[in-house]
This record gives sequence, C-alpha cells and structure tokens, in this order.
Amino acid sequence: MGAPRVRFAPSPTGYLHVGNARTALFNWLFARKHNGVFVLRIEDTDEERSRSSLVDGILSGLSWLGMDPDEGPYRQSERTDRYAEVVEQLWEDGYLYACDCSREDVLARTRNNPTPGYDGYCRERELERGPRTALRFRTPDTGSTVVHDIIRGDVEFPHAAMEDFVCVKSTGQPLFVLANVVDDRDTKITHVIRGEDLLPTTPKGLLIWSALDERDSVPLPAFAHLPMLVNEQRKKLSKRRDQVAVEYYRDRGFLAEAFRNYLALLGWSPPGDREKVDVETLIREFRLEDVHRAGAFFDVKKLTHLNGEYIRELSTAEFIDAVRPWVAPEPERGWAPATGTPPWPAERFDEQIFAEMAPLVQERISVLSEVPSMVDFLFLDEPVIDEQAWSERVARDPRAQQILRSAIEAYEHCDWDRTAIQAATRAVVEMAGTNLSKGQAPIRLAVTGRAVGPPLFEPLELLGRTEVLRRLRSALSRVEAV
RNA sequence: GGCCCCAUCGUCUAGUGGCCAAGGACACCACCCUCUCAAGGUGGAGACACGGGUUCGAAUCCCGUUGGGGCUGCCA
Repeated sequence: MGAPRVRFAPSPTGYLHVGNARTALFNWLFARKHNGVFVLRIEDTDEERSRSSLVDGILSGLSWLGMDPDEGPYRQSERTDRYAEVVEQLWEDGYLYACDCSREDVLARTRNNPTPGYDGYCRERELERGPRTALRFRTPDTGSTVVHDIIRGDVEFPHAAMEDFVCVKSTGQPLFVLANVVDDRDTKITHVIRGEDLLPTTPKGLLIWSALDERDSVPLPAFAHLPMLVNEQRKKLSKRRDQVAVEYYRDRGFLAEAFRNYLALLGWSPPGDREKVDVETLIREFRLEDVHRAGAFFDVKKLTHLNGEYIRELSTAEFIDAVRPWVAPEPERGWAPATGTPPWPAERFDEQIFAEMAPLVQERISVLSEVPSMVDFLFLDEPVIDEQAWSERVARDPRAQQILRSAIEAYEHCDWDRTAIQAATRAVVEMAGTNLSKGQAPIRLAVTGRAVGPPLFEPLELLGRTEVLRRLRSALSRVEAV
C-alpha cells in the first residue's frame, strides 16, 4: 500500500462531538500507522452550517487531542464552482434529471408504494433545469451495488430498493452525497473511515463515483464503517440527551491522553490484557480489520477511572501544571475551563502552599475539576461549612466539644509540624474515648468545612497555628452557642 | 413499513473450530491497609440471546427466530 490518505469530514456544529472524535481518532491512528495523510474537510454544503465560527470548536477539539490535520481544513462551501462543473458533466452524461415535485407531492404519491421514497415520477418528463427544479440521480432499476467494507465484509444493496435521490437542490446547491464523492476523488482519498450511520448512503456515493469514472477514472477508496457510540439506552449519542461535546470533558478536567486512550477502546482493543496504553502503542497496534462491529456505550465511569490512573501517573510538577487552569486560571494567557473560576480570590492563591498539597490531592481525584473543592479552605478566609456533615459529626456528637476544646489546648503548645500535630491530636481523641479515625472529624470540619478531604495534618501545618486555633475557637463557640 | 447493520458478564472487550468447566478492565460486594475520603492489595458474584443444523468437536461456520440499532430530508 502506498501512503494512504484519509479524511475526517464533520459538518460544522460548533463543537467536536465525541462520536466524531472517535472517528477522527481511528482515521488519525490509521494515517499515523501507515505514514499517511490525515485530511480535515468541513462538510458545509448546507448554508446553515457554513458559518465559520462553527468550525473553531472542531479545530480546537482535534488540537487538544493531538490530532491536528496534516491537510486542510477544506471547506465545501468554498468549492461550489467545482461542484457546479461536476453537476454539468453528470447532466450532460444523462445521469441526472430535473424534478419539480414538492415534498408533499412525493409523500402523497408514495403512500401506497411498496418501496417508500421517491417513485421516479419525473424520470421521463424531461423537465428543463430551472430555479424550481432539483436534480435527481437516475439509479439503476436492476442489479445491486456492493460495498466492500473492511470491518463488515461485503454489504449488498439491491438497486430496486434505491430511490432516485436528490443530488442538487433547486437552489443549485449540491447535497452532501455528491460533494462528498467529488471531494474524495479530488483529494485522492484512499480509505473512507466513518460512522456506520453512513453505510446506507454509501451505495449512492458509489453510483455517483462510477458515473464520474466515465470521463475520469479514479481508484475507489476502501471503506470502513465504524460502530456507533451509544448511550445507556443503546441509541446513538444525541446532543439533546447526552454530553457529546469534547469540550465538556476537557472542562471537567479529563486529560487529553486519557480521553484519547478511552476513545480508542470503544470498538477496538489493544492486544493482550491491558487497556491503558500510550499513543505510540495505539499507533503501532491499531488495525482497522480488528475493529468490533457492535455499537459501544460511552461509559463515563470507565473514562473517569482511566483518567484517574493517568492523573496519578503524572509527576507532581506535571500535575501542578495540569491543574493550573482550575486553581489559577489565566484566561487571557491560555486555555481555561468555561465552567467557572476557583471559589477563592485569585490573589489569595498561594503557589507554595498548593505545591505542598498537590501530591495529597493528586492521588485522590479522577478529574481535575475536583481539585478546587479539596483545597479551597486554604485560600479562603473562612471555610465553607458542609452543614449536614456539621450537624452529624459536630452538633450531634457529644464528644465533639471536648475534642475541640482539648485540641485548642494541645495545639497551643505542641510543636507545629505534621507529625507533632498528629501525635497531639491522637492524644486528644484518645482522652475523649475515641480513636483518630472518628475523633478527627470535628477538627476537620472546623478547619476545612468538610468531613472528607485530603489528609488533615499537612494542611493544618500549612495553615499555621494561629489560623488553625482561630478556626477551632470559632467552631467551638458555635457549638457552645446552641 | 422498506433497506441495511449488529448480538460474549450490567458496561467496554479477549476469543477467528479443540489451549474456554470463557480471560481482562469499569462498575458492584467483602476483607486488608488506613487520620476522613480516595488510591492500592486480596477475594467474590457476574456472559457466549434462542432454536436448528455442519463437525469427532462450536462462543467461534451456516440457516432461522427473537432482540437491539442505523438509514429511509431539496440535513450530514
């Protein structure tokens, strides 16, 4: 095989859809593996989709995942002259005919037709082309078209069940099925790797392809139709019900490497009992013929777990760098999540303190957006109290007051480092007749505001004796008040 | 309705006629570790949709049934 040329051809929707991201990934992996070319083409023949702002999200999504195109983006909206030329040729060669039927006409006429769809009413009417006529492709009445699919084998479509489909709108605009074929030919695409939802339209494209071959023969690409990504109801991902924008996952704090790794696992798997594999392995091991045929559920839980593994594998420095958009965003200097800013004033963020906490936080999260709520108490004047936890662990616990009071006394005198604080705390809770496991709760609530979080004694040390004592006294007076 | 695709644990999958009394991962349960929570460790429960063939032998091949999905636009 010579250097293959593949293309990712989304319609512009404003964001990169996860299903499309998976399609792009499989195209990209195939191209990288075979030293081929990854072409990006924007399918915006429909004027409503041709606003260029709708392309930006796709570009940034691809870029985030490390799949910048080698060529393109080509925009179909910029190639109308070329399509017009092809339409002229097809018309002259007798493959197209004009049709002035409205949608209602067609529907009314085909209601009793055994094979729904257009019935070929205008086929022999020899209408002239005009501003009110669409152009239909004259499909053969007999025989069939076979799609040779790398993943599915040969799929046969009888022509008898194929209607004379519209190729050109009455406005003169070409439709997707035509533009798609013209572009694949003109850009010498060798492998068409796309979603299975396009399988039924493939024979139409093939018919156009061979009609065009009459004047200029171009080798047919190989086809590979990937299984759909589905939701928990086994339906294809919809933007109405499902979180389909890649951006959404980036905002939540998924790492590009983890996201890409997870996407690769949908419909394919690397050899051996392993799933967490680096991109080089993905490229080396990926084979189109090994792609699974059934639809795959996009499982955020599994993605989340994998992301946690990737996060834990980062060095502390890399981790700090990766979380920066969530703890110290600088929107004017780089990317920042669209989901909001940290709960503390930007000037209160302390790089040193955060660096101390980072390793403790890193091993407890699976998405980066979890970080702010784990360290907010360090950068806020007052901790945000989880009232439910407070009432359970402090207000309603008879030992809480004693623990808080003794902790204050102990902390006034003990050495101020994590080890000493822990030892002092252990003595306090044991004196109160409990253990560190249960007894630390009131202290944690008083200082961090929450019942759960990173280990307690490090942040106590970082916060400083004075501030810790202040928070403990404040908490104590609150319990004593009731 | 028509055409097409698909079918291994709840989920993603390994399996391409004997190595499968079906392996891994997520999720779930239990235990261990432990300052909370995670992480980690150990163990557990959990699947070849069904029915016919073919074969000495089938999760693997064929047919049918059932179930799911996609397409059926002058969207892509």
